[in-house]
Amino acid sequence: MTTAPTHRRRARRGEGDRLREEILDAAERLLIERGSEEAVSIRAIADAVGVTPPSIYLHFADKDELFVAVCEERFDQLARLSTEAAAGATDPLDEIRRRGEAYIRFGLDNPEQYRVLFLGTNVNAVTVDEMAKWACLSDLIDVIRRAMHDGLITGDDPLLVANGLWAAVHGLVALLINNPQFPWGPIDRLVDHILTTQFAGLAPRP
Amino acid sequence: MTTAPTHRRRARRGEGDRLREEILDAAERLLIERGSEEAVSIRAIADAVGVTPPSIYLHFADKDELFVAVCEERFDQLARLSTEAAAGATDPLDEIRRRGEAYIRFGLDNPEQYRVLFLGTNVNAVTVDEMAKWACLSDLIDVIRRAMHDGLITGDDPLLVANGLWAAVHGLVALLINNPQFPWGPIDRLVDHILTTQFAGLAPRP
DNA sequence: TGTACATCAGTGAACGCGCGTTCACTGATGTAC
DNA sequence: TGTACATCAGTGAACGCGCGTTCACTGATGTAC
Repeated sequence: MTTAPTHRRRARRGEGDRLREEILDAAERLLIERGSEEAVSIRAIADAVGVTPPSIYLHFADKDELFVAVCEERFDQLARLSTEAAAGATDPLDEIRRRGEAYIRFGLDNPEQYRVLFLGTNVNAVTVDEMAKWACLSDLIDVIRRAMHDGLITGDDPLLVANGLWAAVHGLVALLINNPQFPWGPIDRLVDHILTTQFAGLAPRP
Repeated sequence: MTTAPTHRRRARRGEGDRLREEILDAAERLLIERGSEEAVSIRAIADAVGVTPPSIYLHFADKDELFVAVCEERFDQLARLSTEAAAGATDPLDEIRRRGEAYIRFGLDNPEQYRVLFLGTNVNAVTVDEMAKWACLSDLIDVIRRAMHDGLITGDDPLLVANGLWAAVHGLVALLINNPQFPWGPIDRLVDHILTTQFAGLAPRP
């Protein structure tokens, strides 16, 4: 039940990267279909691209390297979305909410990639630093610090608050992804409830 | 590098369940060691118990059934812990906090089992109803309803609040389990921050 | 413009491996007399 | 108490499979003259 082998016309001299891109696309598509890295074989990827398995090794040292590349593309996208969302913000709290919403949307729009990025055993040698960068954690900490400075958020430990926010949005995405059949009610309402509760809980007591 | 095959003395007539228990224990131990169901083979389990692979099939129809049994034992434990935690509560808010703490503690004490129960693709045919039961969701909804009735929590939708709480504690456990090397700071402080923020956010505005 | 040659993207066949599962069996344990 | 027999927990060998990866190769593309 794999995709019919495509056209496949041998790449010209300079076009070595074309197959590389096709392999990455196919790997990601199969990952979504099958739900786990182990369930996607080199052979299946080669098949989907319309090429023989050894060709994969012309572009990636091994299977691990291939999936690291797949993840990196998605991590970059997440970072981009968060930054874009922040751009239109009117104040620190608004920026935090926008980043949170963008994060949740990314997860719900790319459930299988999210699973690989944040729910798997990170066998894939994605380092802590890379992950923090991709989740835009330092940007988040910055804006929380500003919000604290402006008296919009209580406390004096931006990292603690950032971790709490991350836990909340990550938990929501993780639950929704893994249990879509659960009676969650309208997703938008749940997203709003979670972020609103966070902000209310972080606001200075009058 | 598997555990040395043990003693193994053939079970007496009535003792058929002895091997069954040993298999479940070994399966769980290997699951913790290896980090995923796929990485634990029937052969490895048999080896750890000191028995040949076909013996497994005397007690379980197939590999799936075996791991469902492993999960069920842990799910039961989680339900028990939550109920026990609730027993000493002085008021609804206290009960919610105790249940939340028990849930987080369970996750951190049993990270690999938690991963299998709540972070895997539930191929294992654990139904929504079973999972809700095991997470003590209906008990949680009940106590939230009481808290609302007593004016301790705002809003009129206990399920919405329960889902938000679940997302927060699940997110924390999931992040801590998957990224233990991350600079989380003292765990207790983080747990307290997350629950306190939730309660502050859910409290009626004065 | 035409031919001989170099390059290198992609192939075909095979490797060794570990897997879940089946199946005919063995032999210690327990029972009937 | 002693013997013949039934039971059934556990075995040994094998099945077919799909996997990641290697390796010597082919033949279309591009280049030098």
